[in-house]
Amino acid sequence: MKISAKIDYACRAILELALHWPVASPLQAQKIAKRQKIPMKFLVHILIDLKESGYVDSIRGKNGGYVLLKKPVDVKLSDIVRHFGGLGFSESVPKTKGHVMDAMWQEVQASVNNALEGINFEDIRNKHMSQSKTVSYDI
Amino acid sequence: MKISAKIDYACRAILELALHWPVASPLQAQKIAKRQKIPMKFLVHILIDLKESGYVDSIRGKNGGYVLLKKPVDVKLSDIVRHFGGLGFSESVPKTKGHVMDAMWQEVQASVNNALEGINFEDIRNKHMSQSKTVSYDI
DNA sequence: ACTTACATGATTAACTTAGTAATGATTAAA
DNA sequence: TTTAATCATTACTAAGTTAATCATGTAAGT
Repeated sequence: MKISAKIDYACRAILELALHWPVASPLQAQKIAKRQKIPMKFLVHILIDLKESGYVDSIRGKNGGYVLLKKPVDVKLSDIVRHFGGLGFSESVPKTKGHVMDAMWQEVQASVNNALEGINFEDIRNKHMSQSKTVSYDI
Repeated sequence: MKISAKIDYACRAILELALHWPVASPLQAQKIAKRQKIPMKFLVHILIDLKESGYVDSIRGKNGGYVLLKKPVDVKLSDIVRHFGGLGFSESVPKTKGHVMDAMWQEVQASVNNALEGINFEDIRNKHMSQSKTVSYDI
């Protein structure tokens, strides 16, 4: 039971787009992949998922790439996690609705949601910038 | 990403033992399985795991079974979850230590831990008893 | 046209999960 | 002292999930 690579990669991709924001030019998947060390072929699928979520848009063709549609402060960790299927605490074992344990898992779930709601990508970007000295963009 | 059946079953087994507590006689795996609708063969493994955790002990032979070693109030949800490998938020993608996202997942992890610490099996037992009218024991 | 870049669906190897099966060991009771 | 109940241990397995890769298609700028 851990955060899936997919969710983690998705967040890193959003972070990368947030670092690039609000520059007018799109950021290519290739660059995101390289900077965040995400397998390129895998990233493509993730970016399409993110596009579906509405937080990201893509521009095809030469000079194409991806852009963040919202302000980083308006993208919460919970948004991304939820779009990738969430963390599903309350699901536990099927066919046992009403079991007291389900209520307990829901309590835990609620606190997770709360934590995820409280973190947005401006926070993440700021934290990232304060801890890494070597961010250089050649756009 | 959901609570595994194993963790959920483990908690239900503990709950069952907590409902039986502090009766002197042990409770048989068979009864736990039936009452909590846990596959018997699977439960056996779970009970052995729980024994390792030190919260439960077993008595072999005829009239054997399992007993809760601690007061329900002293068994926290976090204890059981941790013993079964935890929820592992902070693990995400390997070989990327120091990435800002790891710090974020750790924050989430902390809030989960906090929630799990705050729930003990006396609470769970009480909640269970208040919502189910039909608990009958024939010991 | 040609190149660059995103889009989409199929496929796959490795791993995890949720069990089952078979057999052994221990103890109480008849 | 045999028998039956009960826990212990190891091995196995089917199904599902994950983390990718591959092949091919579509769009757009030059």
